Amino acid sequence: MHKLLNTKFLKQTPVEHVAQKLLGHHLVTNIDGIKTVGKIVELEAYCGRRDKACHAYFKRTARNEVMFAEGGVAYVYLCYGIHSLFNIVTGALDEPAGVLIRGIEPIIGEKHMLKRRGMSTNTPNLSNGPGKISQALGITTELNGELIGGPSIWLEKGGPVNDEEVLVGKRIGIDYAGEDKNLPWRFAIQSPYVGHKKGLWHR
DNA sequence: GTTATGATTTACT
DNA sequence: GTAAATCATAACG
Repeated sequence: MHKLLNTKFLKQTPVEHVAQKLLGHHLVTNIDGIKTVGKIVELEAYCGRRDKACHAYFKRTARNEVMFAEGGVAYVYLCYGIHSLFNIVTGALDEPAGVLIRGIEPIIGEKHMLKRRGMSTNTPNLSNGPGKISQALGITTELNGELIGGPSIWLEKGGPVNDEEVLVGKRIGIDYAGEDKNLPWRFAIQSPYVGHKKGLWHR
């Protein structure tokens, strides 16, 4: 229990394989002296080389720079100016790939998550979206490039997940990616914190 | 219950 | 100038 996931795990390829294995593990943040833990229940894989949906597909920019780093660092990206999206970089150096965390289940520090989100009751609304989990866990762009396994953020080994529990779906909101938008690189496990439309998921 | 639209920062296909 | 890996809100059935 409470076994840390080593960063070698994150350097494996392909990214969609790592992504699937990350399901069920625990994401831990320790920010401002507050420790919060959430179980990863929904995520998407991005691979810059073959995936047009990835920001790093075409060109390396200051914004994407972190994604070219070695697997095991955090890539925090401000989306639409108000939402911090949290990604885990995977793969080798100069191999842009990452996993976007889309949903978690609160495990420890639920009260703090509620407070950060300005909520009083725990509903799936707490952490069923990428921007929300960042806010709930206290993740900001200041964590961009931070080593996962460092003092502020790390992963702990969670319970095993049966393959039968893993849901697969298409990614959304990336119409510009052309054919790649149909890649089944979105993974989740059954949880009230995975909502969205019916029919999207399949096993 | 669902579907449509605005907000707001960053980068450039 | 346009588009984006989103969320909250409003309107509808």
